[in-house]
Amino acid sequence: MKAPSSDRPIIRPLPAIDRARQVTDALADYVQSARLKAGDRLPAERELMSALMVGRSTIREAIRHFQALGVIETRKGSGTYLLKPVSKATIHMPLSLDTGHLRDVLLQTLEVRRGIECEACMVAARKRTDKDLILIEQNLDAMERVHISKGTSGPEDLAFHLAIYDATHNPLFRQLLEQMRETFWQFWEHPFEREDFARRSFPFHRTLYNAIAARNAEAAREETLKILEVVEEDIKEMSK
Amino acid sequence: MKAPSSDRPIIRPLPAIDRARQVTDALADYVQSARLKAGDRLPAERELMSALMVGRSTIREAIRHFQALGVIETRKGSGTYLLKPVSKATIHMPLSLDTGHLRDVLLQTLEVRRGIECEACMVAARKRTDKDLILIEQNLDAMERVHISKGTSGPEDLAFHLAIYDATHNPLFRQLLEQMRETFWQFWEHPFEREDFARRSFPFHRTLYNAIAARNAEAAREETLKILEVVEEDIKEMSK
DNA sequence: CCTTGGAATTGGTCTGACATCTTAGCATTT
DNA sequence: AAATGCTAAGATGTCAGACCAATTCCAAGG
Repeated sequence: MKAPSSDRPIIRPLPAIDRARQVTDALADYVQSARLKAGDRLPAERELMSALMVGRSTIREAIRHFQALGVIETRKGSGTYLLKPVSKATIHMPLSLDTGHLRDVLLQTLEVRRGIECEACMVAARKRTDKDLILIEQNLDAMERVHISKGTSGPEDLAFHLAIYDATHNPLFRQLLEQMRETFWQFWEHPFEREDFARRSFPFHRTLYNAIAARNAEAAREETLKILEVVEEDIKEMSK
Repeated sequence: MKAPSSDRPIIRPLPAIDRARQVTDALADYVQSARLKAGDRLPAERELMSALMVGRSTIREAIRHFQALGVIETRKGSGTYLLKPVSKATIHMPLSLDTGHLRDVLLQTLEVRRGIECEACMVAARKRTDKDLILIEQNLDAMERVHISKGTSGPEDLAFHLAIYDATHNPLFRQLLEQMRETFWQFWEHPFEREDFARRSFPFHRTLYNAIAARNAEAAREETLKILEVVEEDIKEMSK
């Protein structure tokens, strides 16, 4: 039986479910309501402390939470900065991948990329608007110009593919592939820097564009496979 | 204020010697050296504190780090438990996905699954060993038995597909799809529970098995597409 | 105008204390 | 002997205060 215990207030300070969850939600909520964009600085820990009425350690652990998720970045003496805008509706899907030898990692990620990138190009071929197509062509032209003048085309190659991902009108493709590229940059970006790669993969980018322009999903898949085959050759060459 | 930074470089210089990084590495190192398995309990915070010779707040923030990455789980009053074994060689790839309406999330994740699952089944068809095939068939048989007796086959359906992913001999496929399933369970698991789904997708599982048994990658892709088409129907039906 | 120094700000860490929850062990009762 | 109830130890959760280290800002001085 529960007599109205007078020693404890009726309204408890919400110990029901993890306070940590509340704080992380509050932080995401603040980012959303304050319209913070990537690069913006968050309030100082001591400000958030008094604003949310929690201890500093709680704030710091919430910051560590988003830091681990790659959403924010802390700079000692300067502040904490937003890398990607978040809100309470943001879903976080952390992947933990056990890696073996370098060659295995490269080939395994390549297999996954084959699945995702081919599908992205197929969807882009089906769903692209005329506006998307123009953007893709602009990036392709820029890529070809740089390739002719400098021999390599790292950033322009990336921009071209990103334009295709955006043409899918499915943000997941871009977020997935961009994050994969960033995570495995140390591994798979090197082949892209080889002038060899740009030269050999060069013709397939134009044909890929043509396939997307013609709304030919199967052809888009074929051309993407050819590009990734060049990548595979480089990986096997590099780690021999 | 400060001038808006033009754009963040792809790779940014790591803060010289981050103590936090050292502690998280040390924690991952301990998990590896102690041969901890999923479900095992980690030493208490105060033990780790003195073992690693750092303050408790530092330990807690490192724990929060791995907690955000879904690697460990803390139970108040009990301890911190390992969900997935990690080591210093474990690569963490956190994805932050901005979700819109439920229907969009479902269809967008389905497009990505189409890419990954089709590729996984194709790779499985090419790389599967006889031992893999036996495992797949066992899971298929179990699934059919349960389907006939109970009408639904949620866990068994999952086990069947996991067996296929393992047959790729590429751990990334299983880790990716398992994590996606876990993250979006609240959204996409419901269609799987419909007896309707089990009935309509039933025949394609046997044909998918046959394609993998025949090492016919293209056929495996076709059958996977058929299964996902049933899923798509359910999604559109559910959110109408 | 530019440089330079110091003060203010901010994240990083440690210590200590208390609250709350879980668990295991002991004592009691059945 | 088995089931039950209670207490105490141990664990995480949280707060507070202090200090360190790095950065930033601004005013004094060249």
